[in-house]
Amino acid sequence: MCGRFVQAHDSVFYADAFHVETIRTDDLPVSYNVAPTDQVYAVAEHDGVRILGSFRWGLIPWWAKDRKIGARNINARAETVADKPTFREPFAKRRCLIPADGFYEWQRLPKGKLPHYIYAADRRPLALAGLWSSWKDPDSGDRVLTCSIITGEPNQLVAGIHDRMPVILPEEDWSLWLDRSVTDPEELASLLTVHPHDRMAEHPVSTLVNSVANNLPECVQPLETGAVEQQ
DNA sequence: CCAGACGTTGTT
DNA sequence: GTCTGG
DNA sequence: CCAGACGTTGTT
DNA sequence: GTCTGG
Repeated sequence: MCGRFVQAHDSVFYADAFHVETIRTDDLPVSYNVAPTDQVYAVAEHDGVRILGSFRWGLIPWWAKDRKIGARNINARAETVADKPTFREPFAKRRCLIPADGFYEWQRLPKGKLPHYIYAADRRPLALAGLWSSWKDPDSGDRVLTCSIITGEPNQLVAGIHDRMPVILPEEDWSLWLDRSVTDPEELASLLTVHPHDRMAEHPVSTLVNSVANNLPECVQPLETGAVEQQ
């Protein structure tokens, strides 16, 4: 799945990488350990214009009575996203790209869990397929923008680590994915295929990343050779 | 009809 | 709001 | 995803 | 075990 990832650049960097025309958010704190309920950058389209905004990670459907439901919706399965009540409308009408320098997956080993950092070999940000929603807090009246990351089968690189991974969209699919006039579920589902692995890389990292309190560059550093055995 | 869920992952 | 279960 | 709590009453 | 918070 995708329960932690990295957004360690500023808004201008992601705006450039995703050909965004309008930045509609302040800069967020740099994060090497983005966790559910954190504010994250995401790219969406409004009136045909590509916009970089800030969204709370964990989709809250517009009809929800309180924000707690969001924590359960950090991911949406590619296999069922078109049918589930929570995700069907966002899938048809409110898709986004969530920039990620890389993401973490935990590998289960006999002696415990070993986190891995997975990223593009050229270190450019990945485009994670996402959905967004706008929810009005009935207490404060505030509008809260939220998002979810779509997960699918792992590619060959990730398969040895975990049985799920975020769906990564190649640049040639970005426009169609963000186009709000496209609502055909079958056409959209055809984009959620396994991403090739030949231009991606991964390495084990310290269990420092396990705690959301640890937000440091060390989270993405390769584990020292030999230290793997101690994990 | 009304009531209650609406989600994913992992673990056992 | 919309679907499922009873 | 992992970590950490998991409870109530009354009093300050 | 299961839920909540981050």
